[in-house]
Amino acid sequence: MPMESKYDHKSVESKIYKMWEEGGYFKAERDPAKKPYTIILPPPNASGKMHMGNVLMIAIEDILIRWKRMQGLSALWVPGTDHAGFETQTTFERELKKEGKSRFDFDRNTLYQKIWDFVQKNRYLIEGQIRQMGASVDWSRYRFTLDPQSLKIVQSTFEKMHKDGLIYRDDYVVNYSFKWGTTFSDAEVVFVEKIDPLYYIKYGPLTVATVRPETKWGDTALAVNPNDERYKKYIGQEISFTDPLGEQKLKVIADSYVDSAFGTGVLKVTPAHDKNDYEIGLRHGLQVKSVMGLDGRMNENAGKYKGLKIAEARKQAIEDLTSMGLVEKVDQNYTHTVPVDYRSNDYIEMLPVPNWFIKVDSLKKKALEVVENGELNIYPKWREVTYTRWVENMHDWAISRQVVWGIRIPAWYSAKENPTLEVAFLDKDGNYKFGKLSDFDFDEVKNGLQRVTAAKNTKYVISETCPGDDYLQETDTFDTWFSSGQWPLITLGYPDSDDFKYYYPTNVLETGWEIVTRWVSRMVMFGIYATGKSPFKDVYLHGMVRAVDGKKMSKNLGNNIDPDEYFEKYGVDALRMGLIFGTANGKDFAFPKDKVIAYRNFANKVWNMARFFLMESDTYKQSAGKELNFYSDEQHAELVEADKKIIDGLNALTKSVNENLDKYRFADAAEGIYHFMWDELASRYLENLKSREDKDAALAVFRHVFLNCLKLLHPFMPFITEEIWSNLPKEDATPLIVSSWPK
RNA sequence: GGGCGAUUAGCUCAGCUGGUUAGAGCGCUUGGUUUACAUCCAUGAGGUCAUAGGUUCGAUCCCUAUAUCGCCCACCA
Repeated sequence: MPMESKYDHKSVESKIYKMWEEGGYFKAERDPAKKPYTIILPPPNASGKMHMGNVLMIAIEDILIRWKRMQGLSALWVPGTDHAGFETQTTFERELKKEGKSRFDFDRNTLYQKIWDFVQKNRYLIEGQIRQMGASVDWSRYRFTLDPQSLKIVQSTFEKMHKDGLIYRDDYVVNYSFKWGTTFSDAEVVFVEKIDPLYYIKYGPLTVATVRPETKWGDTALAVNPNDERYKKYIGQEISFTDPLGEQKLKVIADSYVDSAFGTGVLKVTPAHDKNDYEIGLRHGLQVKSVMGLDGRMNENAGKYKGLKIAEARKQAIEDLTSMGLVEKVDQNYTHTVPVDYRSNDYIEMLPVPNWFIKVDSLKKKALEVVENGELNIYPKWREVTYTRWVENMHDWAISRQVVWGIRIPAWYSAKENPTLEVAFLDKDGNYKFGKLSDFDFDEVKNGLQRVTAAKNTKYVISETCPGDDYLQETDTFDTWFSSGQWPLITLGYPDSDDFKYYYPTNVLETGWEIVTRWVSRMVMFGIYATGKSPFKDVYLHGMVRAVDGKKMSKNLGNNIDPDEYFEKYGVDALRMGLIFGTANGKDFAFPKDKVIAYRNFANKVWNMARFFLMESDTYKQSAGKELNFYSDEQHAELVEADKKIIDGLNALTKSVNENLDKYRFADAAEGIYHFMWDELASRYLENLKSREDKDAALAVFRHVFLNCLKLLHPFMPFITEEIWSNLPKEDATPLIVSSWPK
């Protein structure tokens, strides 16, 4: 096929990808004679769309995989997508809203099925874009986090942990709506400004300002700032005082969270009903004491207020406190923000709700050890502290989420044994109801079930299948990171597949640094827990691609850059190379548009170098009446200075590309190839070649150097190099993707 | 408030272990109708390496302080 004077990426890219895929070149074969090289693609959201961060991620991983594949290793790159539990459910609910519906209009199973269909309908998008990018992933090993194989591994890990005593249930403070009888995620909670009375209430010698006097019986400490001179003498003391429920005692603790300038500088710590207080409680080992139940009424901890609704209890408490002279003053115009749910603007309470936890102490210890002893290396090195600090401070991990779209926790509650289970469901007429299980017909609840809330001491059975007729399954799902944390195990078929035995542990985990805490640390923990080995030897963290204005890309700022636009305008190769420029030191970087243009120009330059060679060798053939010879290393001694220089230059380049790739210095490797090909091979050698008498020698040397440059460049710019390769006469008939890497 | 990092040419950024005239791309100057390429070729200008101290024979690089900016986490009882 004749080469046009301009490189047209549009006509080349899809054709080349098809050739690769149909040729089976992405498929990795287990071969005991070869060394394995494995990368697991960090799974993008199955129903999402490619963003610049994904493009950079795929570009880097494809470079590594193509490089190792050409070096003769059994290079496996496993693709997959994530169900992205919460994010996807939120997206879906926005769709529902357009139809005037919400998740409360469907029972759990129906809602799950609807989201499943939604995701299936949309997943072609991201999969298509991975192909468009030229990613040489092994599609035959594709995984989705909700595939049956994935579920099986995730559930059995949970069972194993449960057997090992690493799983427990405890209350966790979440956003709870009494109006809906369910929890809301942080993202579903909106804050509205409200004016409420701020009561200054005496606690013995101290006074606390609060808008929530009814929660005072959930207080388990008073807190002051450690630097607050006024209260230094109370720190560590236990103070006694009287209130409407009688004699009380509370310890005074010091915590820098407390703002001395607010109110009196003394904070009542109510871990059960405030997120921050909960955190303080964790730091100081305070008891979590709830004063209200899931029914929206005060519980036994509220003494004589038991059974009252919250608003009533507050009114009553203030009356009682006032009559006892314990209200120092009231600020009637205190403006603050209160949480409400996004649907009905009804109050959200912070409430301890039973959740599932993992004990992390033993796991995190090992996750730190592998970094200390060099079994796991984090690049760039200065990011390591982000990992270690976070893991060191990790609390027990709440793995359950009150989200439908996810892997359901395989725990079952017997209705007979637990008649007080709290349930929410659609009755046979489609009406939303919630309350105690024993107040309803069991089958009706089971059929229309939306959620079950079991108190933390409720008896349960762990089982992947329903253990009996009267059982309801836990409605909580696993935190997305619980399943994606097992991604290396899932994708390679842990524990006994041949792939797993051959390819695990993987070589490098490449991802954006912003998820090193949430994701990388979890994979390390699960990997070591299941196999005793870190799931990867290296972690390479790339910087975030920011917008052209240097800010984070976001829909709100309207500074998003759509990769599609650049694929279209400059080609995949150019965009990949342009982004690689930002990886030089692992820092975040503004989208380097100029570099994309530079590499688009470079693509055209390389293209024309090939054209020039073809024309020259054609001319030679006609005048000499024979084909051009192939260069071989034995000729090296007889070469003229210019020839030796360019061949030595190629060898030096090969060495430096290898060294840079070994160190994950992609930008240096790319720039090296760019300058050698343009400045040395084109501007110097080619220009000089035009006036050479011994065209046969010069052209042979040129072809040798150029073909090897194409190989070096191929991992970076796979499409154009493959297309040029197919147009050049050469000894090696295999496609470039599976040709051998220069020595 | 806690953490991480940055400040180098007009712009976006390299500069890995302190050591010649501090580099690239884009942009800009001037010139170019050589059939590979104008997405090109040749040429030139442009930098007190944020500021102030310190360590050193020597600092863009190491240390301290200041200023400004960005990101992550937490955000007011």
